[in-house]
Amino acid sequence: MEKQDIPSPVVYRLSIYNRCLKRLIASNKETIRSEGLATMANVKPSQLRKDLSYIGQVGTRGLGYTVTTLYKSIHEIVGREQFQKVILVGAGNLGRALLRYDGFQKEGFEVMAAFDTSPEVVKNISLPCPVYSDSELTNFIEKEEVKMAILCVPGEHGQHVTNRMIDAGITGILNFSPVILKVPEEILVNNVDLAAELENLSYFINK
Amino acid sequence: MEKQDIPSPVVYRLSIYNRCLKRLIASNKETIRSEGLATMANVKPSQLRKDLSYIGQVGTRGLGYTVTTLYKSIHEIVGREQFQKVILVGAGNLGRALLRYDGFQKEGFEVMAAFDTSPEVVKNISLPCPVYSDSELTNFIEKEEVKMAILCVPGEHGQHVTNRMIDAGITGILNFSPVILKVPEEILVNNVDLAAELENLSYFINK
DNA sequence: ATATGTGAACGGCTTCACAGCC
DNA sequence: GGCTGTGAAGCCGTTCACATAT
Repeated sequence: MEKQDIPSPVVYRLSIYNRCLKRLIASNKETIRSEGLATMANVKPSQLRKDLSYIGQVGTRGLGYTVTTLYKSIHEIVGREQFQKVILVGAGNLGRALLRYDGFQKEGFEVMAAFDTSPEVVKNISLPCPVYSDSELTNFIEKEEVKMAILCVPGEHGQHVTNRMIDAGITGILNFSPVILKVPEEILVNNVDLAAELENLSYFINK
Repeated sequence: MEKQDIPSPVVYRLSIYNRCLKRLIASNKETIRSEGLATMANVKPSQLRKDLSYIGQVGTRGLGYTVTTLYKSIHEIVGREQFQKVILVGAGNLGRALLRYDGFQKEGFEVMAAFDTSPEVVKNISLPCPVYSDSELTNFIEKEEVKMAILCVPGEHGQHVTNRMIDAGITGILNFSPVILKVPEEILVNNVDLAAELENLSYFINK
């Protein structure tokens, strides 16, 4: 693939633009100007246009953007043709909540399986995917050639599980564990640090 | 308070440094050099020192940092003396998982109550705080003078609930709803966009 | 001698302003 | 005329390199 070199903040906003475009499609709006879409996404019109320029010439000067065309153009870059396989590791409270979260499915991800050291605990809980024993983790990753993992284990197990996953072929991790993971530079980790997020908020509102 | 003007990325990392320092305290390490702490936090030593310079002169040249002193210095800036009141709105799967998440408590936040349009659904579920009807939301915020809220309602309700919360006195929102919230500029919103986070990851690993 | 603290250089993202196209 | 697309300018955070302190 020849995409690449779109800055990370831009990729992030492209996801947001596409969610806005979905709403426009649902309400049968056919075209939109940069000002309108920028307002929906809470960004400046100039930023929206600059962001879109990374994916090429997608609008019509003097008119604006065709909603469906723009959606497809962004989807080609940020989206995936087929569902992308994802596994979730650590089926505690947070892990189970994420399993039930429908937003991943909506955006084209298939959470194939979850793994936990105590899979029997969730035996009687209805979940949208099977929960296997942690001991099957690496076999599964290798067999299914999964590349992405959502990590929700307690902090003290984060690094060890990560090492095993990377050995098995995982190259991208969405990390909810409150630890800094050490990984080779070709492996990508996106951290969602809930406590730090609240602390950040707290700092700035207590000016 | 005279703090302020510390850049947001720095505040974010200060939270991380303090989590590392906690571990050092637990293992009875008394001093640490910028190189060591930077390694733990996965940042460059120069960045660590620059970050710490925002809170003043906290190390000893030629020696390094005293672990407990540094911890306290950061805590004075980023932490809070007492527990800070927080409410959670939307006690669905994700909301309930966050209620059970102990990381907030550990970092000095007290989730006082949750609110949901159907509080009866969670009547028989054991949770660490009471769940009230959504109709009591604004009264509670006013009476308890809560300033921070964690928002986990479905996207379509996000904006309306937000408006009501702001009217009642909320000034900071940690938003897990997949919508862009429109708020006055004195109100702070930190977004945790789970789907966008996965899409971002997916984009960069499929180079 | 050694490690911090910091002004200066650097790099990357955002914003501007206008050229280009409908 | 109107709105997009984009080079240039501006801004902000990161990295460097060395002055400073012990």
